Amino acid sequence: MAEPKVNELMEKIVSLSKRRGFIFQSSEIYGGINGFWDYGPLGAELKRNVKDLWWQSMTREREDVVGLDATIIMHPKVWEASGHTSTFSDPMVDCKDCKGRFRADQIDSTPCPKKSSKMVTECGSDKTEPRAFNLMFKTYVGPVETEDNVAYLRPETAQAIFAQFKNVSDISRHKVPFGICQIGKAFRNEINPRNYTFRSREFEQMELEFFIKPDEVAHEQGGAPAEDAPTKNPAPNWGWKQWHQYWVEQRLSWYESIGLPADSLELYWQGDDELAHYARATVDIMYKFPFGVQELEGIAARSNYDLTQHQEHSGKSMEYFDEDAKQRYIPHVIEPSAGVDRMILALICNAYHEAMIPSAKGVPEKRVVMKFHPRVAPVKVGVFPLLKNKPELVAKAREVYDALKVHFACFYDEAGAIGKRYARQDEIGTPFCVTIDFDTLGENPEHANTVTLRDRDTTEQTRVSLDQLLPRLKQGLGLPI
RNA sequence: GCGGGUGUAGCUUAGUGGUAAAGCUCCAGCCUUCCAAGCUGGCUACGAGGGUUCGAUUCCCUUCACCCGCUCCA
Repeated sequence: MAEPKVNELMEKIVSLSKRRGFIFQSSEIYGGINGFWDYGPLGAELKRNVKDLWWQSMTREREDVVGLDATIIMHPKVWEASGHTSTFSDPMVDCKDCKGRFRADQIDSTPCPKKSSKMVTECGSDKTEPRAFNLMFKTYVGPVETEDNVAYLRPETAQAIFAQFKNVSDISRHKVPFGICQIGKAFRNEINPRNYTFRSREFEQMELEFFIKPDEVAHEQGGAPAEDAPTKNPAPNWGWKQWHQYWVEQRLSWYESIGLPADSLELYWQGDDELAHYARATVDIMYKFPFGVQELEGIAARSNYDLTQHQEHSGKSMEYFDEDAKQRYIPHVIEPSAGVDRMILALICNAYHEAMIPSAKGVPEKRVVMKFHPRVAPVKVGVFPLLKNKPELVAKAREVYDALKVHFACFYDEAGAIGKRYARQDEIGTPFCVTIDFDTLGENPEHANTVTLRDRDTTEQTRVSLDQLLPRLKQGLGLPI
């Protein structure tokens, strides 16, 4: 009976996401549109936090990675070079019996998967008319629709990085090995939307292309054999296997730093038969979603395929002159490529907790607590006056809120009973709540100018002096003080 | 893309060939000295289009969206 339970959990997560403003269906008032999703107020904060943390760790905290922000629409030749155009330009025929998809111009020479003695045309099954399949969203640049100005919405952000490799390496004064990273939207027309936001037609990627020396150059310069070299403390003369392993470990520890525990993740090494033709190795970082173990990020060792392709198609040299090795070569690349929306979904699933908590009357009630890691939580601090109808409490609470809101996302609330406000913050995953009470105002002189600081996960409250509030919160949120 | 299921307020459900009920949420007010208390009032729905009918949320058709399985995709 695992099936209904899984469904039930996802339905609760979907419902909460809508009710609290994490995720809405795109264009919902018109009935929605298949494969497109919007982020509401809290979702937008959550997503921004995740992207900021990725950008922070990928480039600002590293000397060997720089950023890029490229356009979604690029010259169509980019997609010829990458192989995205050619694969899907042929009309295809679907077989309704065996579910196979075949090139329309080859069905009389392709064996039927079910009756291998016969060709697809001869097997007698029901087939569709030949249809064009486009991997990419197609559009026209300029107001006139002609074949000359066809362009595509990018199906991945990676190609922009390869296309700008020359410019960036010329101006950034970085020596190979170095990387270029980018966050941005990508679009895929052929996929089947499924599992809430997990597979969407419009999605956001966070990609790094990390350019390294070809193995022979690295080893010539004293690089250790890949197999038994350490994968921490990067060295310029590492080969691709070391860099690949290094990035797998970097990425895993990053996931843990945003609150996805190690035991919720799995590594999947793609088999030789699954690898793309240009890839030497690909490791998928998988998360244990309620609907199955699914990929969050792929870390591929892509050889120098992409840059070589662009060199051929553009006629511009992609070679890099290595001062140390006194050699000219096209760099190889390691590509950690993550899906932002999948990560958001994983964080929401991971945060979702139900608990039976005794109410004010001592009756256990079902509560939902979103246990987001403080670094990603959409709201960091809730600020409340204990009572709404005491102006001096309200004024003081406003003062505290105004002082805190410039430091992190805060939420001021005075509606209803205090317990209800705590519960509301628990449900959106706010790690801390600050309550201004009569002691703050000096009712009990011993506690004057202190507030209660309530912890989401333990529900414990401690009295903190106003002087110490900001540093205490920063400490609790893992921010530099 | 194929097959199955579902569609009534923000959520969870009720109900009917004569345009709809409730609980929770939400909003306003009162009250409340720390965990969804109480009282009063309020907003909000039959996914969309067409057909049958005097009249459709209800019956029929189409479509859209979501969920499940396969396929696809990575």
